[in-house]
Amino acid sequence: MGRTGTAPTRASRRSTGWTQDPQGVRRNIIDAARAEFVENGLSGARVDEIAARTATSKRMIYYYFGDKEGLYRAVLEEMYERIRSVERGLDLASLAPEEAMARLTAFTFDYHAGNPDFVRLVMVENIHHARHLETSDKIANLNLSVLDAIRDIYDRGVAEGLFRPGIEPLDVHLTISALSFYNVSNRASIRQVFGQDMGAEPLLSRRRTLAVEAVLRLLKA
Amino acid sequence: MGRTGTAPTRASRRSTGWTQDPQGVRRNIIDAARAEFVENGLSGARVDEIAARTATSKRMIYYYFGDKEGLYRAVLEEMYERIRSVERGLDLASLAPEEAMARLTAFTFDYHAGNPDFVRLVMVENIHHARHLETSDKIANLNLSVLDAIRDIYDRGVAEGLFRPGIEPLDVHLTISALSFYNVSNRASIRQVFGQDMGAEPLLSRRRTLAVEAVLRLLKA
DNA sequence: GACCAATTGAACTAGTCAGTACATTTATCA
DNA sequence: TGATAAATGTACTGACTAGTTCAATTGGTC
Repeated sequence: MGRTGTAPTRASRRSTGWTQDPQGVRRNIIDAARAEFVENGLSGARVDEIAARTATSKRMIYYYFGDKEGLYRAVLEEMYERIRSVERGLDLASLAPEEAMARLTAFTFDYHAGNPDFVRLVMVENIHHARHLETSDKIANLNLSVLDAIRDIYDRGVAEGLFRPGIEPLDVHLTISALSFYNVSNRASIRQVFGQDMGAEPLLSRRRTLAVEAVLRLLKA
Repeated sequence: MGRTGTAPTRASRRSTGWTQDPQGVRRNIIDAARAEFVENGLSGARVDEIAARTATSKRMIYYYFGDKEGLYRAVLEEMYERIRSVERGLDLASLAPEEAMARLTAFTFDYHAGNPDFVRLVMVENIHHARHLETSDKIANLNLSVLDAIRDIYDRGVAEGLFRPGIEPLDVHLTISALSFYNVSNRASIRQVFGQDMGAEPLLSRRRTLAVEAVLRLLKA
């Protein structure tokens, strides 16, 4: 099987070289752990299985992350950090309100569709009542910035008479998220009950278009 | 703690009386199991814990359900059957299209909000790739009938010129479900990240209203 | 090249948990 | 009432699994 695609980051060490590359090992473990947690949840995941997916040993997992929950928390944080960096790529403030809202929705939809691992981890975390998000401060700021972006777009839209007033940014965000999340989170049961694969192409584009339309129509004056 | 509210169904036995009431025991076990599975997922649930929640013993669980998965499957089926019976209470065919669609959406929203156990079990099942739904034929028919109801309403709406044509019933259903499901399934992480409790009243009504509006506006010509 | 801290390997363990063995009770029916 | 089947209680076990022990190695520093 080989290692999970994480080339050791030789640079970014203290000052001199370092061939043992603990950062690479950490990273390698997190990647393996994410795969296992995504596949089997927190309780279902087996530390030995994670170790097997790794280029290193179980011993290292405990050395770097303390225990299973510590590893899980590290996986969660790494994932949220990744989103933050991707999200910065959007430049919504410079777009017309309608265009900006459409792009945000489409982006969110695509991100969910393209990263089912993220969706499944969030599901797992919610099953556990999000009690591992409690400890992480890294996460709160991130999502609040989404609300700021939405508020900016929405306020401009209202000012131009395009959007109707009186809607909360949080409601816009929840609507977008719901329409993006559900197809991915419930893909298995949808396939089982309706015989349709929401991850395959004809349906995917259709849902994407409808998601954007739903959000815009909900906001239009 | 006492038993979980399931009074033994004395009647409905073969022909004569029967004081041992195995039906009641079965039911009692299923109730206890649902609570445990909802709380901890399939892998996280402990059979001994389920037994402890029961008025009977672990021995009975294996006697009636074979193994842990068999019990889980029984809980799933019982839950879907319950929905089916509730769903029959709606009389949508006699309502005007717009009114019917609004009522269906509001009903679906309320059902999800009022039955978080259902939502969490569906999450659990999706984490496990819905592989336990495979065996159950009981479930397929049920949800397909929802599509029929939607198609009826939608077609009438299109015929009257109220709704725009070209939308699939499945898309309507997915939109309604997404907007109803997400608030409940992700309640914990939403509270953690935004500090808002989607289960509490001011927000709940707001989301309900917006869900209905979103669906209607999506369909309107 | 000796000393130190970071890093790693292999085997082990204590506890947990799904599932079982076996005996016993309860009701049915002839 | 006695034979038969359904239902149940107690105690146990074998496998699994998170986490550990203890020693060894590696690279850097002086």
